[in-house]
Amino acid sequence: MTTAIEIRSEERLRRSGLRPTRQRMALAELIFAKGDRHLTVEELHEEAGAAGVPVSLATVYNTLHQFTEAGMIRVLAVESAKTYFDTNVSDHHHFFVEGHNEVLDIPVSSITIGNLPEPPEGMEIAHVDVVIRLRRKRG
Amino acid sequence: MTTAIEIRSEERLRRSGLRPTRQRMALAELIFAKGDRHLTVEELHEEAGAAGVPVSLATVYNTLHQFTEAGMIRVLAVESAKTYFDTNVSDHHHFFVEGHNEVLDIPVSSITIGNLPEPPEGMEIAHVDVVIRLRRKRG
DNA sequence: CTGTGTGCAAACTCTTTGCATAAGT
DNA sequence: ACTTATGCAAAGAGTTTGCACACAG
Repeated sequence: MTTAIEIRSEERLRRSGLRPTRQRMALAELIFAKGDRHLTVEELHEEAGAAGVPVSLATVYNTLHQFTEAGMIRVLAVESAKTYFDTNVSDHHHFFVEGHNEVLDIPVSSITIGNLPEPPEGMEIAHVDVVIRLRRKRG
Repeated sequence: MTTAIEIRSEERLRRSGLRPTRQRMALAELIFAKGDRHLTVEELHEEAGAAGVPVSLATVYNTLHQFTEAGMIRVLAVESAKTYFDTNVSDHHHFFVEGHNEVLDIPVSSITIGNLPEPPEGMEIAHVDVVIRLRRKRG
């Protein structure tokens, strides 16, 4: 059977010029089926395996980068060890829970940034990232 | 001869409970002599060698982490490959030049952030990081 | 002297790459 | 058929660690 989600994934991939292979389809579905997510390569690799679609780590890396180039997902710079991918490409910001290494979305409307500085000569702003680092309240 | 800067470094280290060893003194001086800086382990390692104080990479890592724990410097999360250390611990934000991998300070006064969201239950805000990613203007 | 700090090399983690095989069009 | 993707294993970058030797107090 071919589900509606599979069709959407296939189109999404084709539009980005990517062949809808078994692996890319599976990864796209895992990524987009559950709404906005923040995931690492390792997590997605495990999810794929658990979902019965064994995919090599290299393919997960390749695929996530291709998706990133295609603008389907974004790379998050929150912690310097692992790379986090964000399935929400729209303008929004993040909480990062230190220790836990957990990323949470901040509703777009919440934050307002004022007095953005002028970029240096010849440069333009590509993106503004706000990361609010959280720690457990001591009590 | 013992310079004023060396004395300041020595006191700074002692205050943080770190023995003012040859290596730590040298690194502290390289780090703090030139005002606010953003550096990688590799850069500092090279500078130390060039300054005639050969220090092992491991020691640079150890030392920068000790300095970080002591609150003398901060870790910047801008790009997910290397770790950047910021010698400016005060509240301020950054430009990050994509491709170039260059970090620039944004004058403190410039940015105002409004409507900071409430942190989730039991959490408190440790720090707010704003990174403005820049790209070369196409013209 | 006694305890820390340092240097080296090996280990580790995350990520990328090269190349033969498999799959898509 | 022709082209692109995948998987594996090996290589690469950045970082950490264990242990013998050196240095600071």
